Amino acid sequence: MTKAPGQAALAFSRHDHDDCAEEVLSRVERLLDGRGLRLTPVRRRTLEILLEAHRAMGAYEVLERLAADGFGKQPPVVYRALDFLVDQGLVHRIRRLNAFAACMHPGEAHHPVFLICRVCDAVAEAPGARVRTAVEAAAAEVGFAVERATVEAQGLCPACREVAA
Amino acid sequence: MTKAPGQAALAFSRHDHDDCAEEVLSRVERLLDGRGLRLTPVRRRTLEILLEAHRAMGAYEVLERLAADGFGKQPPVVYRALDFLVDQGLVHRIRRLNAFAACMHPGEAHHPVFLICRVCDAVAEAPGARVRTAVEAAAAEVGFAVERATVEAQGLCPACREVAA
DNA sequence: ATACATATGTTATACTATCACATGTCAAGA
DNA sequence: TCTTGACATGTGATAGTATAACATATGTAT
Repeated sequence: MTKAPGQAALAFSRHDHDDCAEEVLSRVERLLDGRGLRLTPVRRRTLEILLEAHRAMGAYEVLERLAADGFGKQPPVVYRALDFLVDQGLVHRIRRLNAFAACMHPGEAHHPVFLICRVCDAVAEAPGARVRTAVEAAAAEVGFAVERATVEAQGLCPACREVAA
Repeated sequence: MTKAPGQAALAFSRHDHDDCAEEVLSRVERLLDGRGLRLTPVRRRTLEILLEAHRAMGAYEVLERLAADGFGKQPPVVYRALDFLVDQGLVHRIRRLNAFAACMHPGEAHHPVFLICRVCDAVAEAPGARVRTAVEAAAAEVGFAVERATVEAQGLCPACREVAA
């Protein structure tokens, strides 16, 4: 990849990152506990890193930080943690960027649509209930049963739109 | 990747592949001509390979065939051809599979939704006009301007559904 | 204590994609 | 015709992403 994710915030509007990070983290603990799953140290730290960064990060970038914190420094360490978190719906995978971002609404039924700015690489998560319905309808026509859907839009974020204009 | 794309047909229903391949190819020639662009030998052969296979293929798999046909055998050869074809809307990129598939409706305004079977890796292209509208609506709420959208659903194709049941 | 499932760590390697640079091709204009 | 410039193709090298395979630990329940 040429472009680094840069400042790429996970939302286009300002807000207190520390706040939402802590709140999400405590929510996640209750959530996993209820499912009988463990938020082990690596998993917890991985999620924290993504929450703190508050933007989409590449797996190797996350791995560097894990290693700096005393965890293993080989790719499987981070990929396993990420896979777990993605499976549990706590982290989203942004395929267009080969990157990962903490989910801001864990536990809530939500079908996120990712809005990726082609200029600044910022990523925002928008509610996609309607989109999901439409995808299911399209699939039903050919007898396909949707389990998960990835929806990623590429375009211009509000800030870059203004600069362009 | 563990699974090979296998038989993965580009549609769940049967039809004459040779027929649609030829028809698409001639349509593409007219289309590019109108845009003042050239369907050079590598590009043409790349598209043919995808049309003949009639399924999603990895770039290196396409490259092998190009090399066998006397074209260059280094990755840039196939990636350049694929990038060109994707830009022109003649080939779709399936991000979940890191694969490419010939578009079956070149030139027609269409916003495809890809239905990917998690069991057999078959990929079908479904019409997604409604989905696109919904994505644009969701984006508009935060002032984001959508240029392109990737919509990929993972689930069970009709055949694998039956086996599972 | 034992046995089992789960989790972590390691080395090695596979797979996907791009960079940088040389060469070739073709059409427009001097 | 010759030159020029844009586009296209070819190459070796390398960057970036992800998984396989196997060893070791840790936890829980018998």
